[in-house]
Amino acid sequence: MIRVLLVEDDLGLAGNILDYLELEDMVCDHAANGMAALHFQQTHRYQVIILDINLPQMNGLSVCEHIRNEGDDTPIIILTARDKLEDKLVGFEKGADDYLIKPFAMAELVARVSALANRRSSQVNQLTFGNVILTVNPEVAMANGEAIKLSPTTYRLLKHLVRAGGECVSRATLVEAVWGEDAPESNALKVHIHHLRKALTQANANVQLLSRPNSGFYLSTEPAHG
Amino acid sequence: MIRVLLVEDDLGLAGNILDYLELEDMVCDHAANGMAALHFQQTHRYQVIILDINLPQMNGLSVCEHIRNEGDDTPIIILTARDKLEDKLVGFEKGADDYLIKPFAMAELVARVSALANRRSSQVNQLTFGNVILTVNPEVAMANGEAIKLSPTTYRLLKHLVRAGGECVSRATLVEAVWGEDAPESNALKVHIHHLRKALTQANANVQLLSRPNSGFYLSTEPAHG
DNA sequence: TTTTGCCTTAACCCTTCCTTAACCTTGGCT
DNA sequence: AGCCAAGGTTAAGGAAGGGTTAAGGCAAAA
Repeated sequence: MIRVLLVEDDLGLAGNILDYLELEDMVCDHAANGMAALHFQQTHRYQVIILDINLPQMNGLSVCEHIRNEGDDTPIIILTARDKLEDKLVGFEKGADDYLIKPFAMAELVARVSALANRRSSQVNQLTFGNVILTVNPEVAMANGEAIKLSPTTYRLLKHLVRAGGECVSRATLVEAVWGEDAPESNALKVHIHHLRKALTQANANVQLLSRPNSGFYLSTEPAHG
Repeated sequence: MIRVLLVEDDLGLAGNILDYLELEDMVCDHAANGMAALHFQQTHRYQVIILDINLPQMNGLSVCEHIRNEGDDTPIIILTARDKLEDKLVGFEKGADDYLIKPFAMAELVARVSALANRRSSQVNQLTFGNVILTVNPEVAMANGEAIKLSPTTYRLLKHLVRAGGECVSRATLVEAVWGEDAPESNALKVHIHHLRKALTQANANVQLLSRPNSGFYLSTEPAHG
């Protein structure tokens, strides 16, 4: 059984889709606008989100961006009438996984939903790396079942490093991820990295925060030692 | 950097796609038929496979099926001229992740490849030679499971030598690969080669860095010694 | 108001990395 | 033998990057 969140303001179309998906043994929630969508997404877990771009008030792309910014990487299918290439590119950039142009065949939507849902069976509200577990809501981190004492900033740092899954993240992207537009001008990042390292070792995490010259930072699981 | 396998028998189109993907810092292998594709897939790891349906002898869908039957779940993008819905459904059924109709915009192909590749960062991107394993992100090297301590420059050197796969690489090419436009004027290359050799033996790699006079450098696996 | 925690700064240290240049080894050629 | 070219080795110096620490300010909690 696949759980789906449909975000679509056209009630007629929405009903149509819901009927069809339910025929396929999918369980759907329906949000008619962006705020409702975010509320659903924050309180439930879905395997796939179907997201219309043209929404009243809050644009579908913004919704997509919000979801990704919260560390949620549930597969998202963008749904729209526009077939301009740029829109697609922007969609993918914001973290969408697939794109469907209206009008589309219901069978194709179903096929794409299944494809994305089966790809990852367990989407969770938590990220893990080594013995470190982050929950997104509330923003807490644990290692060995014990809480890791993190400030909001260091939590954000860790979250983005964990999301990178061991890949190297450049200083610039880290700064962007933590502070957004207005980053501090000092070596604040260094300092927070330092705090984070301290917190990790203090909590006996088997995760190391390493640096690569001119390249950035990455996480690596520590080899077990005697 | 994203590693891609392109399976396409139309050499003109293939060249086109390869050029485009390489512009985007993607590294591509190219197979012109199903058997070659399976061979590549069995001996390398890719983050995305782009698969044409119309192939001589072995159908693209069969290739897709084979790959899935081997337990490999690398994301697959199906590429075809037919836009009949049924074909799409069969494709998804066989385990494809995405579908693109010819003719398509290159930018869209790139976007979809990125979307699929970024979804699963767990697929590490690695090159090997002898018992040496290079991961591209983060930029580290290992031999016998132990890390080889490399500076950024020596890593780049090793990467290009490994990429050459035992073929001789001229000094000029190496310099170009490591420094690009503005190379140092001294014998810096020599020195880095020396460092690299030292690092390799120190890590017990069974790989030798040899030189061919007036020609360049190449890697060779060391014969086991008593 | 006091206190506490968190963030930013900035100064400083330390290590790593790169280049440079000088010198050594090898092998071929005269 | 002696010379020369090509490759190999070594060490020094300096620049850059990363790491550490402590002080001060701000805002929320007590």
